[in-house]
Amino acid sequence: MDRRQKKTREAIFSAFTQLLSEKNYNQISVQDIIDAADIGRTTFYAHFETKDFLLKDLCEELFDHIIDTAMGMPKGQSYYACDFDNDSVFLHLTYHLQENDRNILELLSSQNNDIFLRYFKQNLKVLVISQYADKGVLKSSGLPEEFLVNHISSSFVETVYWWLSGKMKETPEEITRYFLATIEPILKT
Amino acid sequence: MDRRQKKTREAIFSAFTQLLSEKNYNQISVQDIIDAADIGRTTFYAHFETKDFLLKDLCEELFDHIIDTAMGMPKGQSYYACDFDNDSVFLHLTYHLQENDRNILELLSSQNNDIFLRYFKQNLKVLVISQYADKGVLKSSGLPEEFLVNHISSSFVETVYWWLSGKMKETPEEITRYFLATIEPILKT
DNA sequence: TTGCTACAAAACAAACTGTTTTGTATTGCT
DNA sequence: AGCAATACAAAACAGTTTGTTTTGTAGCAA
Repeated sequence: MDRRQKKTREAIFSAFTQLLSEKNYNQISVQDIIDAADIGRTTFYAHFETKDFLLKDLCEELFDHIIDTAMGMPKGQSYYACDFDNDSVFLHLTYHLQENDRNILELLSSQNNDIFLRYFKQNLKVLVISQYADKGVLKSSGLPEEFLVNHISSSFVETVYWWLSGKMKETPEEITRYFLATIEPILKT
Repeated sequence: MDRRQKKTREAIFSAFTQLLSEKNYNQISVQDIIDAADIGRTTFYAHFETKDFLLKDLCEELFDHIIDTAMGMPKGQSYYACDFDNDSVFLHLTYHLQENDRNILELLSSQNNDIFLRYFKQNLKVLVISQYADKGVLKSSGLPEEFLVNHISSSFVETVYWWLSGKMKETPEEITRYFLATIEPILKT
């Protein structure tokens, strides 16, 4: 890919992220983004059809990345000293979030975090399925599997949201423990 | 309140609800609402400062109403034949939703249901606290009370969301059972 | 170097926003 | 019944945003 393309794409993402931390998505105009990214009007529209598509692309990059690294982790690329058991993926995710990679925290705690939490949850489902589904755990509870996957993903996302809202006073270990405490009793019935 | 006021306010809410079921919040212009509600431009701005305020007011009316009726229910105004135990409030809520009072279903399953689910969750917290807090149940789990309240509210909202996404194939009783199955194991530790 | 591509600048029509002005119809009250 | 208040409509407004087009420049890769 052309260096120029990557550069402006990054400039747009960066400006957009910055703006999102300042004001509401609805109140951000394409003009604002253009000004902040310091690019030409035509250039923006050459990259993104509309503001909504920009958001979509940003989310995809963001969550594809965070989930992918989390799913790749149990194989040994861990940066942290922590025991990886079956639920380690979640612990790793919280660590990864705490790092604030790509300013994801700014987005997740922005005024419009709804959007990002939604994407987060959607991508999480794949991870949840790969964690639990093939182990037969989901079938023992007497609840529909889809429902459980949805519940587990939602619970993790909402836990993260609660963590952020409270300024992340807890450690990744604590938060992961909270989360697992809400999930494990259901699966162990 | 002036009949005319109530009438136009209702016309605006109605048009807005209709539009929300058709397209995204961001894609709805004030002009669209004005046209759909068949009112004068000045009239809209006399009622609502901006589109965002309209949304806020609509949500408040909606969820204040639904939560209030749910909280008032255990005292005997039930329209349905069902046993009310401690968790009956949730069962009643699902019944109430199924009725589709004030087209709340259209909104909760619209493209922008994020917004409404958020409001729903916020208002639910009060109800959750009144259901569980003073019974000491929340303290026995070893988890922070705020966290649990958030978790329970989230779980209910996400359950409802899952229910709607699947076209409400389950009965209110089933869905409530699903929900309680995710919550009760935590509280009974 | 040459051709291709990304970008900038400016101008454009169309639409939307929020306000103001002027005038009409309803309403609540006496 | 009649009066004053007020809710509303219509039109015009300046300002902004949107997405496109046109023209020209600079960077890139082969």
